[in-house]
Amino acid sequence: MTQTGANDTLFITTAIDYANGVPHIGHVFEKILADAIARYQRLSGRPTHLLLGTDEHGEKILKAAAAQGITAQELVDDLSKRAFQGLWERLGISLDQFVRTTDAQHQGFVQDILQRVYDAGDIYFAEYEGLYSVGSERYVTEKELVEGPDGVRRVPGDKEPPELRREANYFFKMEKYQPWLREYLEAHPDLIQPTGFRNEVLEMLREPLGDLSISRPKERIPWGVPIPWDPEHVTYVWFDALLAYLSGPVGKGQPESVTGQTWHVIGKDILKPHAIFWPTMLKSAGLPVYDRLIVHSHILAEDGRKMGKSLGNAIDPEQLVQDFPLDAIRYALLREASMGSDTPFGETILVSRLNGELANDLGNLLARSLSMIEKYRGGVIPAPGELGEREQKIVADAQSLPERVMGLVNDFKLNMALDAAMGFVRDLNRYIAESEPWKLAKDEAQAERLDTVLYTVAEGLRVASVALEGAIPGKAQELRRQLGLGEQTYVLEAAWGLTPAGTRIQAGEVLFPKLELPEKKAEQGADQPQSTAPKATKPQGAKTMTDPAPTQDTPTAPAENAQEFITIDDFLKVDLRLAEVLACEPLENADKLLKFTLKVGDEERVILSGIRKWFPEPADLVGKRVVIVANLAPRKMRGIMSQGMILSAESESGELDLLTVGKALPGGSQVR
RNA sequence: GGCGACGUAGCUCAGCUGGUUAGAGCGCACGACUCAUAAUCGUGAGGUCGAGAGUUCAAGUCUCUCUGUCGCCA
Repeated sequence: MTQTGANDTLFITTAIDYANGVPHIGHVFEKILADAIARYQRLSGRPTHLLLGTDEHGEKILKAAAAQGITAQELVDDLSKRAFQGLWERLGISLDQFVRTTDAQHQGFVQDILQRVYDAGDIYFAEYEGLYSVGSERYVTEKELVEGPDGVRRVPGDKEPPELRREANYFFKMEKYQPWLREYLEAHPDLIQPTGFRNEVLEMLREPLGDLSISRPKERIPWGVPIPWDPEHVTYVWFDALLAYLSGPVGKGQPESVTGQTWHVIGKDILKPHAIFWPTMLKSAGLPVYDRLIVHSHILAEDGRKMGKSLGNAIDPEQLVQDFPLDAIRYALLREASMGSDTPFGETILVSRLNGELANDLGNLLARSLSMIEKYRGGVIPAPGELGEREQKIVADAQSLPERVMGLVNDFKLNMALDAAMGFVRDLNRYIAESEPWKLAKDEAQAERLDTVLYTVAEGLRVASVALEGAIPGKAQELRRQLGLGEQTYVLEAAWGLTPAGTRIQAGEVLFPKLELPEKKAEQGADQPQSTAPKATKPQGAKTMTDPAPTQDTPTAPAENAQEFITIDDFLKVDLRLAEVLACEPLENADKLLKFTLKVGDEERVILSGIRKWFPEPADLVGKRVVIVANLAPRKMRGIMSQGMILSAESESGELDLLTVGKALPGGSQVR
C-alpha cells in the first residue's frame, strides 16, 4: 500500500465499471493489463497505487433493480462486491484501493468539485428537448438512429427506441475549454496512447464540442449525487464516475491534486469522456490533467468476430477462471493483445500459449534444469567456473533484459515485453542443447565446465522469473521457490549472480501442466450438451496439481460456456425456414408422434415430431408459424417419410414449446 | 458520406529515415539429442510483399489511381 503521500507515487486507474451487470472478458482484460503495468512499475522500484472501482448510479441501474424487484442499493451492493470485487480477487489483481461511487466520501467529493466548477461560472441552467436514449443515457440526434429489422428507429445497440424528452438541466461549459484542450494535446503528444486514439481525439476537436449536460431531474432519476445548490437535480454519470479517480486517493489522505503521475487505463469505447470531458472538467476545477491515457482495444472471439451474449460466443470470466490456471490466462491475454487493435481470444489461443510457451519453453526449462542439478550436483546449485563467450553473452542479455522489458512496458507494449522475456528463456534452452551438460557429466575433467553451465541456467531462470513476474506473479515466485530461493523478491534491474552458489533446490510440481483441448468430435446427431472443459494431457507425476485443474466434465453443471465454437459457415449449412402449419394430427399406432403438414414457400412437406405429449390438441397448432430445419436428411418413421425437423425449446423442468415468430411472415422465410 | 489505418510465407504478424539472396513465432516435414512437461535443438518448404501506373541508379519501404478489410466520426 502506498498511502504515505510519497510525491513520486504513480497512480494507475482502470475504468470505474458500470455495475448494471456482471463483468465480461473485456473488463477482465483491462484489469489484468492495468495490474501487469502496475506490477511492473513496482518491480522496477516505483511506488505504485492501483485503483479500481464501480460506477453505481444512473437510470439503467434503477431500471435493472426494478426489474429484479430489489432496490438500487441492493443491486449495486451485490454486483460491486460479489461480481466485480470478487472476480478481481480471483484474478489476483493487486489493487490498492476500490472506489464505489455510492461511497459517502466519494459523493461528498463530487459535490465539492461541482460547487467549485459552479462557482467558477462554468455551469449554467438550460432547457432542452430532444430524443433521449435510455440505453446510452444521453440525448441523441435523429441522424444517429438506425432502422432495425422491426422497422423501428433506434440507437444501434439499444433495445428501446429513444424517447422524446424535455428537461431543464445543468450544463457544463465544456466548449469554452476546447481551444485550451487542443493546445494541451498538441503540447503533450504522449498524453493519449497509442497515437491512433490521440488522432481520433484531435479529429473530434475540429468540430465544435458543445456543452455537456451534467444533471437529471431528481424526480425522474433519484439515483444519483444531488447537485449541491439545487437538490432537485442529481448529477450526470460522467461528472460522477470520472471523479472517482480523484476521490479515492483523496479519501486516503492524498492531496486532491496528486503530485505523482496519474495514468488511466481505459477501453476505446470510453475514449471521448476521458479524452475530452475529463480534462476540461479538471481544468475548470483548477486541477492538473492526468499524465497518460492508455487506451486498449477490445477482445474478440477466436474467429475474429465480436463477442456477445446474443452471439453465444462470449467467454464467461468466472468459468474461465475455473477452467484455466490464473497465470496462464493472464499471460495469454497480455501476450496476444496489442494496444492498437482488437484481439481475438479464446480457449484454443490460450491453450496454445500455455502449452507452447509457458509449459514447453519456460516450465520445461525449469524442470530439465532442476533435474540436472539434482542428478549431477546432488540438488545443490554449484558455483560457476570461468565464463566462456557463450555465458558472457547470456549474462549481457540478462543484464539488458530488464531495461528492454520496462521500455516496452512503458510504451504499453506488454505483448512485446513478454516476447522479449520469452526470447531469453528460449535462448537458455538453446544454450543447454549447445552445452550438452549430460556429456560433461560423464567426464570428471569437465566438472568445472558443468558447474558453469548449471549455474548459468539457474541464474538465467531467476532473471527470467523477474522479467515475467508482472504477467505471471504467482508462477514467477513458484519458479524461484523451486530454485531454492524461497520467498526472496527481486527488483527488475540489471543484475547477475544473485542466486547464491550452494543453494539447495526445492523441486516441486510441474510449473505449467499442459492442457489439451478436447478433440473435435466427428459425432453427429448426439445433441446433448458437451462440456469442452480442457483436460490435463496426463496426470502429471503422482502429485496433485496446484492449478485449478481442468476438471473432467461436470455433467450436471448448467453452465456450458465452454462450448465448442462453430464458424458462420458451419451455421449457414443449416437451412432454417419458417413453415406454416396446415394440418397437425396424432399418428396412428405411435404414442409420441405428431404428423405435421406444413407449407414451406410453395411446397408442402410432412414432418413427424415426437412432441405429442405437450400438445393434447394438435389441431390448435394449425396456422402457427414454426421453425424447421429444411435440409435435414429425410427419414422414414412408422412408414411415413419425415422431411425435416421442427425446432422447439425445452426447459429443464420439462416444459416445451415450439419456436415461432411474432409477425405473420410467410412460410418459407429464411431463418438465421 | 468525411477522416484515418491496414492489406507481406497455410495462420498471426516484424520490416526505422528507400539499397546485397524479404524476416519471426505458430503449424507442417525431415534430422539431432536424451537433462526435461512425447519436451528441446537444428534444417527445410521457396511468399507476383492486394492490383496497376509513376519517381529513382535502386521500392515491400516514396507518389497517384483502383480494389478489399477495419476503425473513428457524421
